[in-house]
Amino acid sequence: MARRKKEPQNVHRKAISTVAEQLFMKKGIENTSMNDIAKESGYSKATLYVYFKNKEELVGILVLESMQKLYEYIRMALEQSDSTKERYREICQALVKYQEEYPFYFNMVLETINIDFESTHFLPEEKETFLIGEQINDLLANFLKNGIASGDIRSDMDIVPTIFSFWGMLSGLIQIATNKEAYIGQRMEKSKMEFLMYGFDMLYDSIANERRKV
Amino acid sequence: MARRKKEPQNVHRKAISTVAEQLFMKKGIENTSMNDIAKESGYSKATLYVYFKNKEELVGILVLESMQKLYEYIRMALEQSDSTKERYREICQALVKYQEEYPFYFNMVLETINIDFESTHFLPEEKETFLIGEQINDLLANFLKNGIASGDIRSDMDIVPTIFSFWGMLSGLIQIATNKEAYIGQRMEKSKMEFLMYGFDMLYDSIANERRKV
Amino acid sequence: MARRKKEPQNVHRKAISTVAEQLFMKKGIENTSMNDIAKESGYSKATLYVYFKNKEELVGILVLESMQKLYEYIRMALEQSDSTKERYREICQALVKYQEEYPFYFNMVLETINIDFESTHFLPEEKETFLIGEQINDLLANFLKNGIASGDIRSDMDIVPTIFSFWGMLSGLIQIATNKEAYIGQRMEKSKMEFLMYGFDMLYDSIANERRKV
Amino acid sequence: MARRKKEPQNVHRKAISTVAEQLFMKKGIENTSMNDIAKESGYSKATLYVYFKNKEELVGILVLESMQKLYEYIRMALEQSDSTKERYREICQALVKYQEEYPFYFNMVLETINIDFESTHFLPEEKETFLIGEQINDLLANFLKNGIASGDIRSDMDIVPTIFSFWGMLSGLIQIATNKEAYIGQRMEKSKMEFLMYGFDMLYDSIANERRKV
DNA sequence: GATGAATGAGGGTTCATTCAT
DNA sequence: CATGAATGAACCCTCATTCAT
Repeated sequence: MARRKKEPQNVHRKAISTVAEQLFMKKGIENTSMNDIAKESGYSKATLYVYFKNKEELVGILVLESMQKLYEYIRMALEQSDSTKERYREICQALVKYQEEYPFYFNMVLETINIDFESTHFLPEEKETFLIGEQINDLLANFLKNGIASGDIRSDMDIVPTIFSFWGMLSGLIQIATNKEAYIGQRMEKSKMEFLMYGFDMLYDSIANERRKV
Repeated sequence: MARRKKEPQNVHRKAISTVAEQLFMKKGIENTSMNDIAKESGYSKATLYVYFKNKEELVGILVLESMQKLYEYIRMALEQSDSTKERYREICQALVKYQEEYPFYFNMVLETINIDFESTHFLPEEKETFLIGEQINDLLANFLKNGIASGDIRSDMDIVPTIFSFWGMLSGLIQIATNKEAYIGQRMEKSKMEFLMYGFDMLYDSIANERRKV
Repeated sequence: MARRKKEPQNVHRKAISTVAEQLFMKKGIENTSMNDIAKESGYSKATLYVYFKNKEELVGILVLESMQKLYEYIRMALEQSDSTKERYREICQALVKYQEEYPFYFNMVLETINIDFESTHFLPEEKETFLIGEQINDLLANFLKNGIASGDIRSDMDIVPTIFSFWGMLSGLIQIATNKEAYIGQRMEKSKMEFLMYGFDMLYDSIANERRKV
Repeated sequence: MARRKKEPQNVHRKAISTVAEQLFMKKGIENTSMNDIAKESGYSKATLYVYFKNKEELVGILVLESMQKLYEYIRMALEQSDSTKERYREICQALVKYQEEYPFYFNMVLETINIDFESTHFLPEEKETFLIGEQINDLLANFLKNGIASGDIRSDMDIVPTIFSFWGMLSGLIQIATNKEAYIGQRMEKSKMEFLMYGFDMLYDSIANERRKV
């Protein structure tokens, strides 16, 4: 490899993380080695470590970036409409879009990242990731509160547990829809999207004041 | 008599898989090496490969066994009561119990195992696993049908998509409850179980004919 | 490399450690990589780890073996004669022989190996090495006691500090003689051995009851 | 005036070597990377190589400096008193002080640096280091000669071999005292310093005309 | 003169797997 | 049938050093 032109740090970081992103997507995080990333990006392995402290940091930053995107997606989703139901659907779409773009982080967000409140041992990115998560929660909390205020959503909902339940349920739904897409197509003659819409609506019924007409 | 000769085979397979099970539980699948299993089981590493084609097969069989247990748990859950709501709750408890006993397979069942209907490349255990999965689906289908018949569950539910939605949502809920237990305790002053009950009930509302009194 | 014949464990351990020994000798411990040892011994790198837990263990065992040899050398030295002065000289010769055979461990024995009495973190070989060290000390203690009893050695010597002083001084002397051999030859027209004899005798005078005749 | 331009050179060299010094002290030479030195000194890694050919040269210069300090220590030690025994003790103290201040070079001085009179391949610093070494030897030679002249030291001592023996023995003694401090404390209930005094006095007896009273 | 950028070479270690016996 | 012995391929990471600017 010829020596590279003087370009800002960020250019290289971006170049590397983009490649890593793609490889993680294609083969999974665990199955992507720093070697792979080096080869694919055209940098030497050692250079990777110039721009990222270690693999963990590289992953951490990618997760953070994905969360920031997710925040944007959800924020924009909420601006799309004033109808509670519409906004709910937009949120769901945002999640679907997010999981399609960042399949691996989607899992991580729910599985791995655990802010250990006792420990002070988290990386800066982990802290930021956590903060973005909180902001997303705030977005959803506002959505629920507005829905309740407008009479669309049941007033007996407990905001925080509801948000967490949503997180878990929606992501679980999207996960199954993605992983079992073929099976779903066969067994119920529904596209992934159709199945998801069914599930999303079903979940909405659990919080809506007014039931769908049957 | 001729069959007797084959019996030791199974004895050894069982012995090995039991040890593997325990190790997977304790340290995770990825972090358990064939070496570990060999040492702990008292067999030589090479012998492991006499009884199992490779690590994948070993894992596959364990997943299958776990699915069989899950089938049993759900079957028993349904016998526990005649009330639809009660039976629903028992099913949820069965899932919780399953995830506590087999945390690693719980994820795999939803994520990894993908019956590829086009491919002919699946292992026998994968096929069996798939079949057990179908039987579990049948159990749930019956539960739904009975609920509809008794008027407890909305008659406009589409059985198969509903089952799949349940699978996804319930497992997503349990996953988040497990992974974020500490955070949940802090943020909403609920135990894992209390949070789960909240979520389970919330989901039930989406299929119940009669809403909970608010 | 063709697969090897079935030979007892010890044969392989010996084969590997012998090669390691030679390489450590030639290039120093730090500058000898497991790769080097693998290549030179004809085993694969992975095989090294079948026979030794890690590099540290390999080194530890080599040090232990060298100490055992040193013990033998000193034990035999003491049997060589009844004269205190003769025995002293034989001990010195034993040390010289040892340092010629195991130059690197010679340093380690004095520098690195530190039994930390507080910690319980030492390898079995470290403990054994320590015990052999104690036995060597016992040998030397007896030598001193006998010398005092026979009136050859000053009765006001404090046994343990004297032994340690000897260890330090003799090894320091041998070290300088070895490292500066060329310089010594130039500057004082003495061979390494002649210089050592001079130093050994000088030290003996510090403990002898009777001074050398001048 | 022309010379002024060269001054900054030395300023930078000093700045870098000072930092290196501290790091070597804290973590050892091998465990201090050029990166560490760059970061700590505020210079870029590449700049280090502007001022020093390589790590070896950097180390070499530090060794030289330490030798210069040692020379000073010994020179001052000799001015401290007129009594031979007193002066001997002061020299010993100087060595102890030196090893405490430059533990890593202490070993190197005796082990590594080998002036190869055949080869012409030594660095300028190595030559200088060698010359300083000679000056130290001269200091010690004078000390011995004065001692002999005053009748305190045996007249049959061969100056040069004695000096070298001293070097080896004293450094070996200090080394063992340092490395085995804990063990010495346990085994003989002496502090490092007490043990050293015992050893120093013992060695003095080998050259003194008059024995200590027993 | 100073450095940002880059890297080749290598470090120790682990693992699933194979095969002759 | 059971296994001792062996390994290729990878893993993440570090380091002293170089060179165009």
